Parts: sequence; C-alpha cells; structure tokens
Amino acid sequence: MNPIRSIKGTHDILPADSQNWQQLEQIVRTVCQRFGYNEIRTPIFEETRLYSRSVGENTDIVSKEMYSWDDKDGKSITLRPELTASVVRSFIQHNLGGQAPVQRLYYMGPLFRRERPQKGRQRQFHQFGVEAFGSENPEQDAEIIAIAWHILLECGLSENATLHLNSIGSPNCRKAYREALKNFIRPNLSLFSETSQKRFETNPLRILDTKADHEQKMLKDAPKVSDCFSDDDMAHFESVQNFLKVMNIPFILNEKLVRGLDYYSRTVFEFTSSALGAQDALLGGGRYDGLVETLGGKATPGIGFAAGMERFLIAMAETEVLSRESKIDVYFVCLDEAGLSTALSLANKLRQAGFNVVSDPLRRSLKAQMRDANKSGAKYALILGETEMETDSIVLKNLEKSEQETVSQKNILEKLRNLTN
RNA sequence: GUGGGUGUAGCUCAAUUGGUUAGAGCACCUGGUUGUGGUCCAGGAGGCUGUGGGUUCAAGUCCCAUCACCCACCCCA
Repeated sequence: MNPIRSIKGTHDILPADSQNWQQLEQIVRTVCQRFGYNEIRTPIFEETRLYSRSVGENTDIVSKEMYSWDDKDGKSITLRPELTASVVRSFIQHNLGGQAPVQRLYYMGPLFRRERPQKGRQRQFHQFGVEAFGSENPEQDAEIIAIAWHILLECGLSENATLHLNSIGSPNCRKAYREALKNFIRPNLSLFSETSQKRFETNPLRILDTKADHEQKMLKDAPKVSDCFSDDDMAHFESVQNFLKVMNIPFILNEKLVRGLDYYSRTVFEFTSSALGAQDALLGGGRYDGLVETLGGKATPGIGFAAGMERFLIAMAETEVLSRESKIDVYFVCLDEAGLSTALSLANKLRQAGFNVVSDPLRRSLKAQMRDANKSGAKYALILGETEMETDSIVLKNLEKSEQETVSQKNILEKLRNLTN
C-alpha cells in the first residue's frame, strides 16, 4: 500500500516552523492594532458567483485556478482563492457600513488556487491583508500603504523591498484609456501573442504586463493611463505620493503596474522583494471604489492589500528577525517513581502560576532527562529524587550558569518568581 | 497548462565502467559504575534507493511510465 501524502502544493507546517509563523502573525496583529484595525474572519468557502462577479470572469484565478464543486443542493461552491471578495460580502451582509462611516479590517488565513506549485507558490497558501471601507481620500491610501510598510519594517524586510506605485484612474478614465489603448494596438494586433490578442477583448490593460520583449517594444509609445486622468484622479494620485513622502516611505512609479484583478481603480501598488526570485511579489493591493456596489451593496469606497505569508517567511529567513528562543522555563526532572505524585502536583502549581514547565513521561535516567532539559532550552531544571523526597525539598539548577541549590518544596514557586523577575 | 532539472536514512550528501550484506556527517536513542546537561568517547536504531513496470545472470546505477520537488514560462501574494 502506498502511503498517504499531503496533496500536491499543500504543506504541513511543522513545529520547527510554526514558531516562525506565530512570530509573523504576531507582528501583523500588533501593527494592525497600532493603526486601529480589527480582525475579521470569514468562511473558507463561498458561493462561486462571489468570485466571478468581483475578481472577474476572465481573470486567471476565476477561469482556471479555482477549486469549485457543486454542493448537494446544486449550488456551486468555491474554496476561497482570495479574501477581499469575502470581506466585501461580509461587509454588505452585516451592513458594517451602517455601523460606522469607516471600517478598518484585517485578516489572515489560508487560500486555495490550483496553480503549478513552485517556490513561493502553493495550492494552499496563506495571506494576511487589510481593508478599509468608507473613505475615498488619498490619506486612506497612504495609511494602507503605511501599514504594509510598518509590517515590512518589523519583519526586517524593508531594505530589500521595493514599493511600486501606480494609478489606473477612476472607472471613467479606465474606460477611456481602454479605448485609447485598443486603438493604439489594433493596427498591429496580429503581431501580438495569442494571449495578448485574447486580452485585447477581455482586459486590454493586462497587455501592458506582457514580458515578451517584442510586445514591450511595440508598446513603447502606447498612450499612458495618466493621459486619461481626470483632474480629480491626478490630484488624488499626487496627494498619495505626497503623503508617502511625508511618512518617508520610499516608492517608485511604475506605469506598467496594472494588477490582475478586475476590481481595482485608482491607486494600485505592489511590494516586491529581491530575496524571492521569480515569485517576487511580497504584497499587493489597491483601491476598489466600485466593488461594494458591484456585489450589491451601497456604493462605498474601499482600499486594501494582501500579502503572501509563505513569501514573507522565505524572505525573513535571511534576516535576523526570526528568533529561536526556547519557550520552556523549567524542565522538571523526576528520578523516582515514588516522586511522581509530588512532581505532578508541583509542576502543576508552577504552570498555574504561569511558568512553562516540561517533564519527562518516559521515566528515563537522570542523565537522559538532563540531556533533554538541556536540549529543551529551559533555563532551569528542577530535580526531585529520593533525597529530596525525604526532606520535602527539591534541587533547583540554573542550566545556563550550571549552579544549583536545594530549596524547600514549599518555597520553590516564590523562589522561581524572584529569579525570573 | 508548457518546457528543463532532480528524487538514496529525519536533514545534507557518498556508492568505480550495471557486480557481495547501499555508506558518512548532522540529528535521534543508550551507555562511559551508585543522583547531573552542553564538549569528548563507545555502541545502537533508522533505507524495499519516491512509486510501478521493463531490459539484464545481475539495477541505486540503463529504459518507460507515474508521483513529488526545484527552475523557467505563465500567473499572482
């Protein structure tokens, strides 16, 4: 019988790694709270039409990467391939917009896309992200980007990260630009690749993303989105840039940055990292002023970003940020079967007082238990043997200093408290 | 989805041109006289060589398929 393995593109996060995950999660929570954002948790699966409506029928995500199936009642269900759609759905469903004019939300969790796995890209992967609803002002854009920047700083990634910034204008501008771009390309359309030709009809802006050199050459003199900006679009984009400068957040303007999801408008941005190679997008997002309305809610502006947690951790591995500190305070060594009751009761008392205490369930030799204590990284070992049992005492050993003393069992908690404060 | 590469112990890697019982380091376990860890020494455990076929007297080594991983395309976080 061949052994059962995890599904292609999915990974176990083992104890050796989960500490890093927790550390990243902690940074995200801390920074989001610092900006007054609260966590929202939405279901892992949703109705399929949520994604076709928001992300876009013609995007790669919806057209070929989703895990979808028909539920018993015939409804098409999909494992979430991204999270903004769910957050917006929830925002509308619970009328969050009616409860406060600005909603500041963040999230974390697994997502599913059926892509070819490679480094920094899995079929089940994790993102954290933030969304802010209610303001269309540029200071909101700047705040969202600032959150991303603060998280990158805390993660030690700001040095190797580059912020690419662009505006794709408001919907009217985009519409005009679409036509202008199509008019520019149309004479030479046959020279473009099959995918580009398809995008010419479905999503012409994406053609700007092409990496084919000959296509880039033909696009050299293509009209720019900024040509179609309204005065408001222009002023908005300039304000965003000014606010970023005021906060000392470095960025470069990148007119080719279009982003693959349909719902974006105006500000779009992406942080890339030199630590990642081909899949170098660490974090990406933008404004989506029309999305709430598209999904049936009251017109509400919104902006947010999503970040790849696996990619963060890959990049963070090269930094000094991830710690390997032991979480064990005390390793409890018990030498004699007769002492087990005392050991359990004492260890329990220490745990109730907040100490992290590990004990050996194998009744191993003192040597083996001490070796294990050392490996656990515990700062202290408590040793309970025959001699100690006779005198209601216990040996307290400082494993770093290699010093030990005998303490009465009654006073051990107090003693440890004093030592660790 | 398309190319290319790689699969030997938990990890990193060995194994002449196909030729005995597939090795090493790290990690793990147990010891090194009575109750003390890290270093050192000794011993032990751990592999159907990713899986399934084929060629051969003989396959870790050659061929095919399949699966997984890596790189690029693609896409995105």
